Amino acid sequence: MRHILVTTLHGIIESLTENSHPMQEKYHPQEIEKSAQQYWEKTAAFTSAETSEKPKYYCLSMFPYPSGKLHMGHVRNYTIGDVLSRYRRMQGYNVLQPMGWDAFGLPAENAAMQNNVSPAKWTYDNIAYMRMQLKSLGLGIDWDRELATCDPSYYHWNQWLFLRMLEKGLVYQTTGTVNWDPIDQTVLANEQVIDGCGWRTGAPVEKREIPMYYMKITQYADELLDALDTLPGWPERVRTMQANWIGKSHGVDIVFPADTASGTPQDLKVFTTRADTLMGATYVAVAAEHPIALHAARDNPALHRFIQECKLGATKEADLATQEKKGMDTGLFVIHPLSGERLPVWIANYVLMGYGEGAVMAVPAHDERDFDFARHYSLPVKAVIRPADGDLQLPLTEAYVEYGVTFDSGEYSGLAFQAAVDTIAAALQAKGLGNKRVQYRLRDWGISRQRYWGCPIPLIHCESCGVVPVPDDQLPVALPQDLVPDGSGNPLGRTPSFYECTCPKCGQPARRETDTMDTFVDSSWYYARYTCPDQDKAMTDERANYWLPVDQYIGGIEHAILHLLYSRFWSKVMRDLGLLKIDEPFTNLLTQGMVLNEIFYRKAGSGRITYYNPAEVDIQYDEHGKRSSVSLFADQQPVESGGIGTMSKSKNNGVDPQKLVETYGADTARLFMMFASPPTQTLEWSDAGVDGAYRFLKRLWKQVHTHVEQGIVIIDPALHHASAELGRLRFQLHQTIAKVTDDLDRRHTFNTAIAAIMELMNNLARLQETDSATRNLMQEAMENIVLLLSPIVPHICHALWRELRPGTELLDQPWPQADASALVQDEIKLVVQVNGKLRGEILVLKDADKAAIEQAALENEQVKKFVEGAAIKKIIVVPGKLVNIVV
RNA sequence: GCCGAGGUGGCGGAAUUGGUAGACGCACUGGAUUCAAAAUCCAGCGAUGGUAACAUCAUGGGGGUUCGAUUCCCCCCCUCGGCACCA
Repeated sequence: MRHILVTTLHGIIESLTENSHPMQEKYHPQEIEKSAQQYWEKTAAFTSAETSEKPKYYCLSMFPYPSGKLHMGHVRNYTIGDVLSRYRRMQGYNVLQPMGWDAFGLPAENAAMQNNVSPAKWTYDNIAYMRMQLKSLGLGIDWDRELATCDPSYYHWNQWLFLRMLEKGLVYQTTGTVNWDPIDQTVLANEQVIDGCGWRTGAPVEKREIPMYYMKITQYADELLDALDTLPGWPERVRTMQANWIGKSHGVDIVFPADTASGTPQDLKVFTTRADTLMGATYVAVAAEHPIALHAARDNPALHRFIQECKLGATKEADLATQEKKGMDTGLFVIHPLSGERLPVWIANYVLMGYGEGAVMAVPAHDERDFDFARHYSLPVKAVIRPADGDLQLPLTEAYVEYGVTFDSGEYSGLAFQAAVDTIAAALQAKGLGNKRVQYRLRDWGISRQRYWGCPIPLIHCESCGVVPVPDDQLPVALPQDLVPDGSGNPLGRTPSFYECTCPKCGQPARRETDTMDTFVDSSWYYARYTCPDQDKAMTDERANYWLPVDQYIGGIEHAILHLLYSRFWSKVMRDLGLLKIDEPFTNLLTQGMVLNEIFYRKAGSGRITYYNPAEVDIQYDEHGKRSSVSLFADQQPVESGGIGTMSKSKNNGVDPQKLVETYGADTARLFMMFASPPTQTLEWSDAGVDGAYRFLKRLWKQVHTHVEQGIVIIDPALHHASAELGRLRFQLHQTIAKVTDDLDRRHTFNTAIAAIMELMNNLARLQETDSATRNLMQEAMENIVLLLSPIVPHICHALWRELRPGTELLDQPWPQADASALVQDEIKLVVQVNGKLRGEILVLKDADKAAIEQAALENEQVKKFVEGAAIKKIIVVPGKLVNIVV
């Protein structure tokens, strides 16, 4: 029966192959890739619909900012996504893999200034080029769903949701601190502040308070924190980072009453997580902008100067945290709420108005920062916490910050941390001077940007009606397309055709808001819009319920906090508005490691920095292989090395993959990138190894060619057990199928999957025989190797499959399954150690008992040399692994 | 400064749950093929000693737990990512 079937199949295959061309002997990636891509496009292979019976799988890679060209980080990111998408597709899932453009942002304005073109033109030109680049990589993307956030049909719904949030009280206005360039009279992004100075003017930057709109992400702080436990598909480290960022802490609000005799105008409120140390407070410190500070400075020129000095510099937390701690005594006092002692009020530059109450109680003995400050200004240090099991060495040489037991604290002495906090909080509450409170580190999200190339905030300012929302039927508030910024503020503010409008309430002339939204708003919900990009009546529709949540999200680790937290927040807001039915947008998250490259720059006299691409830099080495000079090819003048950092537009250290794709083909680029390292690992760029990837594909092609030339084979299971050698190879083949499946599915280690296939191919290449059993195995192995590699190098596999199984298409094939019967082994190898050192190997039956294994180990000649004459203390047998003889 | 990762041959990396350190690949060296080169194929390739068999050392540094540590614990050094207006 089987014989007849096989004969018939042979007949079919002969008739199919009769008219087809013989297989090309050499691997020509350009031809193959063009033809494969045309086939995918012609058959709409990656167009996705909601109608399938199959389970859905939504695989999303973070969309790129259209900076001009792809860089290697993009290739890495999108290849990972494509490997997983194609793998799931073969597993029988209905896969959605979309792509779009995070198209608003600062670089477009900078490019516009430099080249005198509008940000719109620059952006859309970049999108066109980068789309072409992405297509040349052969990604299985459903391009029908492409979107760009700078398109009014997209940002319409940013504005619409903003208004809903305003109605719900989730948006409010208050002041926020920005970097102000006093020369250009403009707000600077943190990135535009270099060493505390404006990047274009070199002028020292000042902090300035301006009105801004905020989204109440803190209202969701508890859910955002608690729901992290419902995300087992997220890396532990990302969940930890988010939890720390939200920073929920339990503490006590404490009021230090004003010492009116000293002139203190008001009581001082602070928050502390260490109320147990309250009896050790020796002073209080307030921010430079604190009302008490301003009051004290009114008739004190020195204090006034100090406050002005504190206003200089950038708003970056890293800068503030590392700057030299400076302070000044106000001469004012407050009253310690429990001891009644008078405590001096200091202004300190390390206390920030925007955080908590803008004031802290200082306990130098038990806080490092307070300790350093107290030392510097000779303020008293009073220790009140000692280790639970001993005494504190006094005087202190550094702050003792551990939780311990209170002492020297009057009636609050002898208490452990929690008891001390509880008792002190109760005492404060009894006096009306304190309450326990939960505090978050997380701050509300300021979304106002004084910039042109972003989504307009849909508000109108009317002299008589105040702030009036733009009515829904007037959305979207469209951004003019043709403005060119000049570096001095927002051009929207100089464009009457944009800002002149009438008040929707009273009909009087009014002024449109000219601030635009943070681009993180755009990227907070794009994943939902991909499910229904053509929907012009609503933000999302029922298709979102089919596809969401995203099953696999892939993107750089640099987004671990901000983007991923904002999009979690927005999805919860959308859920609460009835737009989505999900609690969390991304079920599984793969955080890709950064692709790093060296940074080269020159700093002009003005302080302005110009970055040069590594490709433009000539590096000379001396005879010891050490760097002797680094200069620009263009002018042979030296450039500075800025270390290594992530590939980015701003540092101009990206590597364009185009040359790689043109020279070797997309498959080589993809294979090389996946083989270089596991995807989560940081990768320092080097093209060493590209040749190896190309060589491997050439070998693969040749091996299939050699096999096919001798005639293709219909696999006959009866031939599987022809010889022990073939059995071993078949064991390896099916072991490889199992390993590659696990590596792609659970481990996401594509490098080891590729290595396993290489090992298998190396062994197969040693087969010289051409008997039917060998050719049978070769057919089975080649078919499976092509299937296993196809998610990673889809073009070559598409072509090879047509040779191995004429008349069928790779894309219709299921993912291979390891044959359990091929994986059965009678004997296993064990390693024998003596005192933990490898001394020999033994072969034992699969189910040998401990005694038999011990005996075999002791009889091993190599082992005997090390055991003889010594008393055996014990023998450890680790089943399936090793034997360790301890002497 | 704070939060989170990482550090293994000349290089990228492997070792999946505490169990053979260096899989796979690059580079390099030698050989085959070639008029020659490229390409390809074969072999070698952590360090030290040794002709070799082999032995010792070795996973950023120092200490510890264990029969056994790249893996777990403590301290230190370095690199990278994030720090709320780069995206």
